[in-house]
Amino acid sequence: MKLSTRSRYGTRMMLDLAQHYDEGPVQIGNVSKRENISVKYLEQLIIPLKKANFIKSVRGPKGGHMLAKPPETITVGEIVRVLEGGINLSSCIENPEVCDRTSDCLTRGLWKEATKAMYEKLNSATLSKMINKNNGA
Amino acid sequence: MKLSTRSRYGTRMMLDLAQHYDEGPVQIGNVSKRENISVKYLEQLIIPLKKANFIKSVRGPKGGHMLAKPPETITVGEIVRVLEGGINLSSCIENPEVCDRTSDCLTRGLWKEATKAMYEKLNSATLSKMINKNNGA
DNA sequence: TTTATACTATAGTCAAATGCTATATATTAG
DNA sequence: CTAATATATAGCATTTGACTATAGTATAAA
Repeated sequence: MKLSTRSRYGTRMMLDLAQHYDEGPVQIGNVSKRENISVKYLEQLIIPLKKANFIKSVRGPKGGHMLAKPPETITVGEIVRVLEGGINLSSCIENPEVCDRTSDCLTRGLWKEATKAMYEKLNSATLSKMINKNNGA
Repeated sequence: MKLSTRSRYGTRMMLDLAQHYDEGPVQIGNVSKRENISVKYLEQLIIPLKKANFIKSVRGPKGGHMLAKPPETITVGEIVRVLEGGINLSSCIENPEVCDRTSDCLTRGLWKEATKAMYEKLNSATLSKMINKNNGA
């Protein structure tokens, strides 16, 4: 029921990158210092985020990472979906064959609805909204 | 992000008990057979559900378990909350002192909102609604 | 072309949580 | 009493999560 640290740290990194958008590549070491997350762990999170086209990287000296597209086009829901693996409260939703018996079907629809409600919230939060909300407060 | 089997099996047991409400104590062995969940595992789930006053038990021959109150007064949200331990997507919500750094606070509010959306769905589902939905379909 | 700086890939470790089982004890209808 | 049932405590095996280590490969400033 808890989000993994992957999702939470990954979201923090993406917000950090969003806050330095337009400043050119950001070194992973700087993100690490600011967010207090190990470099090696961040490196692992970057891989799937690059594959999903949320981050692009520049190699060599003065290289680093940056958002692959504007902060207002990336939602936390998307980030969590990438980093969390599955997105459902119960695996019987994606793989119906896991179900074995009677009252199982009584509950499946509800798990699905609850999952949806949660993701709608996360999908409505873009990186830029998240940052602005903080600035305003 | 996934619900534990505790929550899912526990909900199935509660639905099973709800379906046999008014029939007197139900033996755990019968629930086990119908739901295909081990007796020993069900016994573990019963303990917190009794403490939360959702189940009452009768010892001795002809003993068993039954809902402590009518199915329309028990929600799946309550069951999950009891069996899942915490109810939040991130532990920094219940224990703010876990937070260490800057952009953490950018995300906390969102985890809270998403948690709330999910639980509102689960809270709206009473055991009797769950059963009737199935009968109607 | 050297080499600092950065990214990439793979595997290993350690602890905690999960899911489940076993054994022994208490209660009570008949 | 005794057999059927619940309760309590303890244990274990596997998986998952959260990192960490090692050994690279690529780029580009100088």
